[in-house]
Amino acid sequence: MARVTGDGTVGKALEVLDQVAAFGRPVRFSELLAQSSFPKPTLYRFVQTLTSQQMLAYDPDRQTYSPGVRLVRLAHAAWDQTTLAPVARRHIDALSKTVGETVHLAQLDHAQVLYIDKRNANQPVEMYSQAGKVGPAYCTGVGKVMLAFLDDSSAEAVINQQSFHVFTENTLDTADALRAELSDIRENGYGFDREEHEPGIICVAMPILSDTGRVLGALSVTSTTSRTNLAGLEGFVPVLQATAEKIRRDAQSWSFPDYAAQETTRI
Amino acid sequence: MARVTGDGTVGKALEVLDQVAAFGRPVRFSELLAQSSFPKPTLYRFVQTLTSQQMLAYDPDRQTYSPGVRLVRLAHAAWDQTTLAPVARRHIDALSKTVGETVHLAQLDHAQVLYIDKRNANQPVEMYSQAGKVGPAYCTGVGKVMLAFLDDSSAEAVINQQSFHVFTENTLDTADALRAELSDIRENGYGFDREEHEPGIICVAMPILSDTGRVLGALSVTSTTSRTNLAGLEGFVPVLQATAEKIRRDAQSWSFPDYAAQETTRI
DNA sequence: AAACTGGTTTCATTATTTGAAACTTCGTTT
DNA sequence: AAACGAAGTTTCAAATAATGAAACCAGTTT
Repeated sequence: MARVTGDGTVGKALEVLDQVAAFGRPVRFSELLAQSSFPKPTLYRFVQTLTSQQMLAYDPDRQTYSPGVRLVRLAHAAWDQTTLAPVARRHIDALSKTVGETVHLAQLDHAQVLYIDKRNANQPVEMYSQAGKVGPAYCTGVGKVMLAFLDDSSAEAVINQQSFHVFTENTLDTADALRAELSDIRENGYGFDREEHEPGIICVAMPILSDTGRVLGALSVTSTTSRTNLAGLEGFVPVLQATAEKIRRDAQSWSFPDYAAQETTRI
Repeated sequence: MARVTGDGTVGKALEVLDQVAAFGRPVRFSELLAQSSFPKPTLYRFVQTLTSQQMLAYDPDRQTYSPGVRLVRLAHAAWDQTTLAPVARRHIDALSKTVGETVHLAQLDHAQVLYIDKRNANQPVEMYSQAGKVGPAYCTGVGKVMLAFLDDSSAEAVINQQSFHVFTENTLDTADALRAELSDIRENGYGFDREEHEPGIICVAMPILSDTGRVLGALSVTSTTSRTNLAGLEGFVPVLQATAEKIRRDAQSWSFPDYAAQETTRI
């Protein structure tokens, strides 16, 4: 629970922001205070500052705080510039059509998996409600393949931040078990989720690596044990591999346009 | 260009973050420095801090910074908790189906219009690439109706921050012209965009107000002069009104669930 | 009316931020 | 190969901002 914040005042303020976001609903000052490590006036000022900065929104009717709209604007820039989503989009569309199963695109954020995009085989794409969600790294397919191809020191840092909560009887629940699994994944080049996070849910996952070997993200095809099994999913490895390769190539050649400040234009 | 930051160290750091986002592409430290008001080491430390906090992402290959993935996660929470989007969703779907034209849902962010959601009549919904975009408040339908129903002091504050760039020959280019327009809108209860931002593009916009009269956001139906005219758009006022009313009601009764911390779950 | 709860302000102390200058790379020029 | 210069990084004393115990205020409850 205790987070090693660091990074001075800014880090502390962002910790407060995270805390508000983690509540998942508008939250009162006193609720925040109850689980905050900061004394009352300090927390108060952070909340004031963040609100004045539109990083938090204050509802005077209910006297509650929630994450602010400025984040939505900033995230637009992040999603569009920093994530693989815009590059990967059409490839994921194609992959999803080919395999007919749920496809995820994920990246690492801190020590967690951040889902960047998703295709639901049969239902139409839903919005934001998926992109932006986070999940554990040690018991998801995408999480494990990304860890496996991280450089050693980064990998260790991330492993040490995992909480190893046991979700199912297959969940890897120690750092050593995870390290062994990562080593296997490194050899194969891809990995599975063997109902480690949710019973009945399995997936194959493939890392997306840059030319220089840096982990850019990961792809996965998810299904259920009632529809298929690990061997069945393994059949998707070639197409997954091809898709990851296409994304890698596009990400590489993605030379960013040279125009300066964009005008605000009608969307 | 000069921004009244205030709010101490945190405000300054966020100003840097905005600056990076505004570039619209990965940016080098020196580029940032060139247009920054901060001296080199100060800017350097902010960038370091923000990067370490994953609010910025550093690409070591290209030596560039861009908005970080943590923003995507935070924005997910913001979009889901603070904006009207989740509440308005089904109503917007219905509206879009009824009118067969492009529908926008927007809120105010600082002195700008932030587009929260969008329906494109014929094409399927695209993602983030729309939600999160910003536009000017003084020459868009949604912007003007929101300003019109703001309390006087807030409205003045926002008006004074408008840049009054002339986009078309119809653009309202002075604060007084805008004030007069806002007064008209207040009387009618809704407003138009008369090709004020882009030639050929017109819209009707309707504010979404809370019980207590606070501005929650705005809705608009957009079309082109080749397909219809202002009188034609005015025909959508009843259905727009009804939709705004439904959203208002749902937003009001939206009593947030009482569960505490959400587990991270598979999406 | 007294006690309480939740939120806000004060102010002396403490710790952090600040930025001119100096330094280190590293790629380019003489 | 030495000198240069541009881009990025570190130092350190002075200036500034953050801190939090305590006090305060405004509604509510006892």
